[in-house]
Formats: sequence, structure tokens, C-alpha cells
Amino acid sequence: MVKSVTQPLHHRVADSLRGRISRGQLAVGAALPSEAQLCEEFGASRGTVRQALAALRNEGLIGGGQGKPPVVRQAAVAQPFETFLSFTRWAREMGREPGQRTVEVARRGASQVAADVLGVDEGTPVIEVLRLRLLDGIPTMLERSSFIEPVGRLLFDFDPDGGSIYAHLLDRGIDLRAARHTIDAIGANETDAELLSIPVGAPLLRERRRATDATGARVEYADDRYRPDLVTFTIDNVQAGRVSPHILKETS
Amino acid sequence: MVKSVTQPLHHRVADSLRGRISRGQLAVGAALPSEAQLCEEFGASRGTVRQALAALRNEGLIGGGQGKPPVVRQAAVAQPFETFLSFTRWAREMGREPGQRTVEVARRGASQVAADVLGVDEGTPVIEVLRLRLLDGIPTMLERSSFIEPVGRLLFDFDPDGGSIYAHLLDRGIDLRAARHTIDAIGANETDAELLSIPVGAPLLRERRRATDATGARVEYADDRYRPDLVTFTIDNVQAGRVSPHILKETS
DNA sequence: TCGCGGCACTTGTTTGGACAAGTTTCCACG
DNA sequence: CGTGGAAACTTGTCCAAACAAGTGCCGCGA
Repeated sequence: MVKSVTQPLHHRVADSLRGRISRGQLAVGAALPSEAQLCEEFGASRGTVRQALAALRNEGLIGGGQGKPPVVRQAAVAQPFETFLSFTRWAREMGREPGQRTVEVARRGASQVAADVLGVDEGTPVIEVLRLRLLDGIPTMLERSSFIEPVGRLLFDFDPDGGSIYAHLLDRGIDLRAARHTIDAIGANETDAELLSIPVGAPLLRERRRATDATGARVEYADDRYRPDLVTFTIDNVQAGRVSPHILKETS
Repeated sequence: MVKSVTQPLHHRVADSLRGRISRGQLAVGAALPSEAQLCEEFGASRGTVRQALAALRNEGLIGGGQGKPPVVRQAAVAQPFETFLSFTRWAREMGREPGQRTVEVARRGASQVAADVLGVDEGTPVIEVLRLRLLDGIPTMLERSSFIEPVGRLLFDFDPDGGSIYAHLLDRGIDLRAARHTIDAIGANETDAELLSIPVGAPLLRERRRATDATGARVEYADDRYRPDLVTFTIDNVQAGRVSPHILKETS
């Protein structure tokens, strides 16, 4: 058996199947090839193929029971991670046209809150980005981000209206791995009101985010404020099921 | 090999380990026994033991990498379902003392919104409950629930200040199985303001809930309004991780 | 004393085989 | 023509073995 030195075989099998599903070659509800067929196709043993299928199963991509070939589950939902991190990608997935206006990119000393969340001393230089995000041209969300300096410096050659900051950072080797989002409500201040075209004091849905990279180092602190008449968060959960709650960000 | 007819061996191995973790016999951060030890203990082959460990891994209970024995991860948290359904139970888990004042229990025709969500005609009788929920005596949340009639009638013999409605309903054979929560922000109206001791128009964190029973029938529609300075929602997620996002309702 | 190499141990990957249990298909029988 | 049941096929469970790759520790040498 010739073995590729790059990636484990079960990874490649899983990736291949994921690709077929996302490209639509395997329609929703369609049955996957049987384990025996996959063994032959990839030249793998059954254990390896089953390992790949197990991965797809607990990503929720496929379902099915004993005796029946596994079927592609509907709602081949993208990982909610990107949904929560990238406004641009989220909007596209919703079928909306994302837009943005970068109000400010600045290098300045961290505020007390940002310093606390990022784990640096108050006044340590950070890069702050203030962006107004639009859906189909309508001001929808105001994003205040603070990046630690070594990451934020990569943003000075970022096209301010060029789309996703996260895609830009990923190209430069920064991959955000984990995030914690805290959701509450807050009244619009004067800046919020002006940019989002709402009255001062109007209730806004706020999502504060702390993102960390692969090593666990804290990279970004953000304060996003949504117009609650345009965006809501939805959580589905089922009792007793080990099925995890499903989170969605939705437009009304 | 004598085989038990009851449950697959890898299930029993996983259950045993889950038990040790939840009972604290395996402390957070502690290393699990090596695969070889588990094989001997359960008289299982390594493949079977690995199957059990894989299950724990994608439940997020254990972590660790190649070469190192797996370690117990923190946050072996209870199912978030009850947390999201029962204010009483949630408060107790947070170490706070839940309280409540039932403002009104009424049988009246469904409002348009409630009728829509519950899937009945507008004006169909429903039971509405308006309750003010307290944490350590402080007004924290205002809950407006509408139950369909056959369920809601069980509430007329419910002790208005006796704790959890859900526990009461469960005793009488109604078990809520699934719920969808929609989160946004809204300004306080006069009723909200008076009961929650805040100014009219102050931003509130709103969670609207549609709960269904085991058959999928819609049972409750609720509109809960939290003081955002007292309660927030938190979502943890990790990229690429098959680990599902983790949702928490927190007090500040 | 400090550092580095190697060894023991651990998990990761993969194969091959065997039997159990559930589903589908289709033929033969009534 | 319909139905029951066997056969073929599928996934679930389990074992045994081997090698690869990463981690940690111990001891040897400088």
C-alpha cells in the first residue's frame, strides 16, 4: 500500500466526502456509497473508512442507522464558528449582500476593558478598528475591534472595504481557533445612533467577543452592536439528546 | 470472550469513565488511565477502548494529544436544556436564590403573535402567565408565557410562588422536549419598567421561546425580558472542533 | 552541573478478519 | 396476485497485530 506522507488516510476520505456533500454531488437525503464501495475507491480498509464516516457523523453531516447506508442530512450547516466570526461570510450564506464602511483604523493604547480581556497592561498599544457593517446597503451592525499589536499591524495593508478581516489574517498565518461570545443589550450612544440611523438610547443587541489563536493566546476583543429589528440570535435545543444546541444568527 | 447481551462494550466503557468524571473520581486536569490499562480493566481490545475514548472526546469531556494520556477537561457542564427552560433550576445552579412573584394567571384569547407561534387561530383560548423572577430578591426578569389550553389548565392548581412551572407540568405528564429560543433586544415598556425598577425605554435582553412536547406539538410561547446588567448569554465555540458550541446563561 | 541522546511509554493510523444485527429485495408458495 | 420468508447486503461490534509519531524521563558524557 503506497501511503501519502501528507495526511492520514481517514482524513482524506472524510475530506473527499465532505467536498462531495458541499458541492452537491451528494444531494440532501441521498445515500452515501456503502462502506465496501468506499474501501475499494480509496484502497482503504473498513476500519479506516468507518473512522472517516464517524467524523462526518459527529459533525452532523450524515445520519442513518444500522443496516441502512448513511444519508446526507439536511441543514448541512456550516460550522457556526465562521458564522459567528465573519460577518461577510455569514451575510453571503444568508443570501444577503454584505457591505461595510471602515470608519477608523488606529493604533493607540488599550482601554481598560480591552486590556483586561486581552490580558495586557492598560495602555499597551493595540490596533482598533471601527467598522459599520451593512446588509443590502442597510446599516445593520457597528463593530469595534481591538487586536493585539503583532496581529493588528497586519491590518494596515488591509483594504478597508475589501471584505473579511479574518480572511485577510488567515492569509497571513493568523488562524483564530476559539472564541467566547457574550450577548447582552445596551442603549445606543451618540456614535451608535448616528452611524446606525437610530435614536440615542434605542436598544441594541450587543455581542462582545474574545478570540484566541491556536496557542490559546488572546488576539482580539470586539464589541459588536446589532440593530435588534434586523438581526437576532436563535438557539435550538432538545432535551436528553446528546445533540448539541444549534445556534444561528438570523436576519428578520 | 463472554459477551453481555445488554449494551455494547464500548458503551459500558464510556459510561464507566463518564461516571468517574462526574463523580469526581477523575479530577479536572487529571490524566485518564492509559489505553492499555483500560483494555486490561475491561477485558476489551484496544479498538474498543479507543471507540469509547472517541465518544468522550467529542462530548468535550476529555482532551489531550498524541503521546500524552488524555486529560479530563473542565466544564463537565450539565445539559443546557434545563438551564434554558427553568429559571428556578438555573438560578440554583448558579448558587443564587431564585424568587418569583406571579403577577397574573389568566385564560383569554390568544394574541396574534402567540397564536401564530402556537399554531392556533387568533382568539383561541390560551392560559397566560405573567411572572416576575427574582435573583437573591432582586427583580431580574419578566416572563410572559402563553400555554395551549389543555396544558395551561394544569396551572390553575399551581402554587403561584411555588417554584418551577416546568417541574409542576412534568409531574402531570407534560414533558417539554425541544425549544427554540430567539434572542434580541427591546426597550422596556411601562409594565416592564415598573416591575423591573428601570426607566421606560431602557434596553432589555429578550428571549422568546417556543417549546414543544415529545410529539412535536407546540405547547408554550414565552417572552422573557432580562435586565442586561444582571444576565447575559455566553457562547463558546472552537473552530474545526467537532465539539459543539457551549451556551451559558450567566449573571454578572 | 548541564545538556543531549536514547529508551520506554503513550497515542495515532491502518490492516484484516469474524460475527451480530438490521434492511431490502425478490422469489416461491399459497 | 399478495404475502411470507429466505437470501443478499448493509452497518454495528469486537478482536489481534503492527508500525508511526509524539512525550517524558533517565542516564551518560562533556
